[in-house]
Amino acid sequence: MPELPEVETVRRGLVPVMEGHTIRAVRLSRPDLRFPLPGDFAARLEGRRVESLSRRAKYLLARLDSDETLLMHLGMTGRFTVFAPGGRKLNLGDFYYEEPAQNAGSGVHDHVLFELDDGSLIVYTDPRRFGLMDIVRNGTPHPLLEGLGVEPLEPELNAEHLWGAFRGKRAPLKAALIDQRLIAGLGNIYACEALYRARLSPLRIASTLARRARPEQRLEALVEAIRAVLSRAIEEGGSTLRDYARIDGSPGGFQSVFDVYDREGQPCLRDGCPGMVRRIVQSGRSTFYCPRCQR
DNA sequence: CGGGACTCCTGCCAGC
DNA sequence: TGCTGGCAGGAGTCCC
Repeated sequence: MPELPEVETVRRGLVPVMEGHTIRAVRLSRPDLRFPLPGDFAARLEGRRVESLSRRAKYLLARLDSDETLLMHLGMTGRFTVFAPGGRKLNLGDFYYEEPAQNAGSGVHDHVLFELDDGSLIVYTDPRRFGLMDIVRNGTPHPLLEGLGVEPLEPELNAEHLWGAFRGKRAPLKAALIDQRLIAGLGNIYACEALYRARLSPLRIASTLARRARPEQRLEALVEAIRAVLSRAIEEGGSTLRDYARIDGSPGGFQSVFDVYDREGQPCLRDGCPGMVRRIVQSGRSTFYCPRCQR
């Protein structure tokens, strides 16, 4: 599943297809994804125009002209495929959609299909079904969005914020970074990458970076690392790992885009560091790091 | 309350 | 070649 950069890549691909268009029809292959879909899911979307498509953390938010918002999360294996009107090839920015549309939505794991007013088909496919969709009335707080922390690419993520978030935190740094209540959008891969870049051990107790009265340099370095890692990944159009691909189906970026993730047993890439990348398990998830240069 | 384990689900791949 | 166990980008829920 996509982390923030992959979700942002999907959003950018869907914007020219969805924004300003009216949803003509919605087809569901089943009544639920991770959670049950609203019983009137299709009815509340059909005939509605998509005013804008935005992102909050790893959620996509399609604002409708009905004063409601369609909320979508891709979970681990969710993806969208777009089929151009009449099977024609369509060039939308960097994205090409050229698959024949006759089979759209008929795959075993195609769960939701949106048909737009220009004939475009958008298919949501999700083998593991950890993704979710919901419709919320604008202005009504949604339980899934309410507790989310700061957007890592916005100015609200800074050393002060981390200092406050880490103060008194007994959890290891890695766990703190993927805690969506503190920073919203970092996942397993980019948390590893950011810690590597900042030379911080994933095992370090978060509060040890918030002991002094003022945020120290290492927190600045961590903020810089998070930003750099995420923005680079967005520039590259999201990373490819197993089943994730760009919205047009072409692989996003190149395989060796990671400095530590999935590099167990390989040499540390830092100049002059003789360390080897190690894999450990933290709260049930893989962490990759260099024990030599990450402290 | 904070933090970690468990859980949902399917596909894939290494190893036997 | 075929089966089995482990692992996978998320995150809500439960339990201590």
